[in-house]
Amino acid sequence: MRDRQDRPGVAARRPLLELVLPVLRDAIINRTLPPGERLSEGDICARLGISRTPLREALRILEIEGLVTMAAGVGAMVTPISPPDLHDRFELLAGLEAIAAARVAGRRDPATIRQILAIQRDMESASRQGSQEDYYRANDRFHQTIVEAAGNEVVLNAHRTAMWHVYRIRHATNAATPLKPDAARHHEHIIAAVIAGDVDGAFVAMRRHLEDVSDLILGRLAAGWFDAIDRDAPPP
Amino acid sequence: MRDRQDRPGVAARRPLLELVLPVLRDAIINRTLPPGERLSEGDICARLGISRTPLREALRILEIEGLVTMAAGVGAMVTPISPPDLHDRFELLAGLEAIAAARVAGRRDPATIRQILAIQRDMESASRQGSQEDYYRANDRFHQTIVEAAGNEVVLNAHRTAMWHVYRIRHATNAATPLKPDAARHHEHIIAAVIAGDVDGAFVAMRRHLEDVSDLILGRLAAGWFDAIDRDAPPP
DNA sequence: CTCCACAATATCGTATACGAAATAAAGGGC
DNA sequence: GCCCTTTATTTCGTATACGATATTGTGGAG
Repeated sequence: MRDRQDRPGVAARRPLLELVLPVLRDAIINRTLPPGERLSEGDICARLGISRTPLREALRILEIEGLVTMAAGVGAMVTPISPPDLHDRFELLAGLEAIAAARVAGRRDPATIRQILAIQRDMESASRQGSQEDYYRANDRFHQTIVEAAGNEVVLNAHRTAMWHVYRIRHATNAATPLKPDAARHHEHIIAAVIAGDVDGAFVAMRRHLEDVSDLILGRLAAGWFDAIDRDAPPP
Repeated sequence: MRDRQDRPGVAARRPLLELVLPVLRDAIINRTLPPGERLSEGDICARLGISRTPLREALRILEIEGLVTMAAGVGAMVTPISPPDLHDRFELLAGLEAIAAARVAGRRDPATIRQILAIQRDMESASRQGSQEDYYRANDRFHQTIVEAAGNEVVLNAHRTAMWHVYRIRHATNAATPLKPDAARHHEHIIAAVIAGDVDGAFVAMRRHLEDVSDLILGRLAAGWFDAIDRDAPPP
């Protein structure tokens, strides 16, 4: 056997599933396909120009990820926003990031620590300047960096999936959220534990931090009940 | 093309996917379909009496679960045993059960605590009598009970999936594993923290316990490298 | 004897077709 | 006028067909 799929010029034949899945997923996350939206297979096939076979595989995967809900014989819909479900997903997230933090603390890799410290400085800088956008971006990087640095592919995948659900309600969380000094203090604890190689300390600190974040976001979601009536007729 | 579901008495209108998926999954877990086995769609369809459409959906799901590996244009195979991958899954498991333990500790539900204490007594009893079988069964119940008592559907699902991978190498772990008194002591720490409502304590104790279990099982797997050569030709 | 090229075969990816069930709609009974 | 029943239409679940690609087997050259 010679060149398998690395033939020059000709792009390796990619299954339509891999092309369609990100498109649908992104549409659900950015609410182009809003929560509760009914997903007619025929419609989407026509829209995307594919047949039902690869589409159904994509829907099955999205169902496992929790972004789509399928009822046998009835069809698929974008999973509605559910605060209890989100609470569970935040709890999972806490476990995942805590494990990652523990692993990072166990390693004490200098490059990783430098990276985290730099992000921390960015957050402080953004906080001083009151730049919400930069602050949230750096915050995201903080968590993402730790999970990636843990080097656990399985945890990373689970984390990515959980985050999709967070992204879907982000519009209700970032908008007008005051910069909480708590987050910065929590991050300091986590960083201190990581630098000290305190595995349990990092593990616990990360869980507590995520618990706080969860309470904050879910509280905000409940206060605004943004999504609960998304598909209902708005009052005059 | 054969008799579909027109026979009375058989489950009336369930999607074939839901029927086929557990069959394949069980076969993979109990090694009827051994690691590395190539999964020809035609063969399995003929064997199960279904067409390729529902089978492919099942294979996609199994791929997400990590039990099947699919290469585009090549086909599917039972995911080979990989100690590094198992290590990652154990780490995930530690995060999941730690979160569950923390939640259970936060609740301090009397019924749950009674249940856990009863299981603990069973384990001690089995240990004294040297009944390995009973010991492992009670140990399983200990962990399962905590995860279920946490009441987090998302964590429970992730835990179930992770455990499938553990079950698949169980033959290499339970066989001739001496009863470790460490496990009992660890369990005591976890239980004490749960009863005391010590959320962080339960969280940390469970992670440490799982880390130990992981080391034990992976060490045993490495020592025997049971699966690494499963599909290779034995030397003459 | 080994290795490479080429043909034959098997298998995959996708599209399409058809029967069955659920939802929507229309009509009649109360 | 309202509700229940019955019919019609849409949509799903599964099977099958077809083109494309990887794998395997065979023959010949070095």
